[in-house]
Amino acid sequence: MEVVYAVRMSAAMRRKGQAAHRGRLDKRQAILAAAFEVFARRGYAQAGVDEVAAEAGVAKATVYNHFGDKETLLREAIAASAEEATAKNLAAVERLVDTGGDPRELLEDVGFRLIQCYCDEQSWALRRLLYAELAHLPDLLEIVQVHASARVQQALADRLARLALAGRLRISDPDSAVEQLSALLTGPLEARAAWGTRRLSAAEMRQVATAAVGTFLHAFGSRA
Amino acid sequence: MEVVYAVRMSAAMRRKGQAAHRGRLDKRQAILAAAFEVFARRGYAQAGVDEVAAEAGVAKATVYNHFGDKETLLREAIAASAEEATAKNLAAVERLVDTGGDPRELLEDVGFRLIQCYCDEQSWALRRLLYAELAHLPDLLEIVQVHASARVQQALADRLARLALAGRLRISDPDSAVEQLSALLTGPLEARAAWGTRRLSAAEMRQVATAAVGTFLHAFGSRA
DNA sequence: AAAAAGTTAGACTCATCAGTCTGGTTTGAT
DNA sequence: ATCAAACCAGACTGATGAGTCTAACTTTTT
Repeated sequence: MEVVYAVRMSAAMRRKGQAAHRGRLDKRQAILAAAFEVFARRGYAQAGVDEVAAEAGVAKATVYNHFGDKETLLREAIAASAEEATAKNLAAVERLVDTGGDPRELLEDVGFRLIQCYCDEQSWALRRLLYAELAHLPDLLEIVQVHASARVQQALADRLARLALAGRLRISDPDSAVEQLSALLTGPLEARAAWGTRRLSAAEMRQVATAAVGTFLHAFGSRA
Repeated sequence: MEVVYAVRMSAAMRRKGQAAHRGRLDKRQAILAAAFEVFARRGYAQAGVDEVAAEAGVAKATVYNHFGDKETLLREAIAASAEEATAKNLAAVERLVDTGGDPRELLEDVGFRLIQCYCDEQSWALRRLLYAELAHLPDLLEIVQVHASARVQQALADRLARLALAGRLRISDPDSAVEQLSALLTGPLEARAAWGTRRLSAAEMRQVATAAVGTFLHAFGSRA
């Protein structure tokens, strides 16, 4: 069986600028996935490391070999999940390019996709975990904010700026416009999805997207 | 020392339609306040009942006499805090009356007050607690949503409807308008206040309020 | 083939903490 | 004045769970 070790490849990996880890990579990833799952389901304090190990199909000692302690495990699990979520968000934002069509349709499409990301089960779980342990581990916020949401906001602002430059929108401050747009997109979801405990239909997500874009275009549309 | 007992006044209180509780009311309230404080500071699982008792200046047995177990204590503490927060929010909404002046100024004033409520330390703590224990105790959400935020939204929708009827706003669906307005007011706060870990200046709150009302009036102002 | 690192199952330690109990004191009702 | 309920301090129980350890087994390196 072909197995990749991280530590033994550390020289090669460091050359690529990647961090070196202890243990086998496949185990590491299984543990991270299981940890996020269990922490999300039961909460950090209620979750047992034994439980995580069982769900990952791994011995408890292996978990400790990889991550040292429970808190580190939480951090890494959250960071990994945030990275995943960010990738999906960025993919949605990348569709925001001026193809000459109606900017309303374009924004509604991208808005809908962003809402889908936001309403992903894992995405809700991530925010819940983050919120829950914020008082406890304040540095978590910085990791996620700098490493995830700020990047998405930045990308979105860039795209809006280009649309504005092309005369499709009337925006003076792209950052402020993004702030308003994402508030309009995500704000209504909190209550409607009952903070992640209720599933939204695609129709309802579309409805939120069109309402958000409608209001946004009243304020920032070029024919406003 | 004059002390009010709930149980001994149960006949009188039932006549007034109020729930009867075990134990002395002053102790009960001290415990609730301390419990919220401690739960907010350390998280539900990390908080010890001994700690709550100490902070309330009360024996542990008294806590159990009043609330039976830790989970009930959390529920009641959250409910009490939500009730408090709701009262403040409703007071802000009540200022939304058409006095003949500029509706923009009016909305900005009320928006600013709502933002102040939202940014209150206790308010952030309440949302954190709620978010944290949501997976664990899903019924909490219903309590707070029905008993608190829905009431505020309802009141706000009523006021907006009156302004629309008076021709100061152009609103077809007040509920949808409230959804958008509160998204615009609160959405930007999450990131700016770093989910309650950073204090906002009054100036920054004002800025968010004017931006929100600006966008809102583009969409729903009578001269839009 | 031997060494080195990783993994495994499960036993084990040790601290923490919810909830109970006891025995005695304070407080308000009657 | 008397009684019952509420209170107190503090000891106690029992469960839970983080982190360690051992001894055998597997995989990769050399």
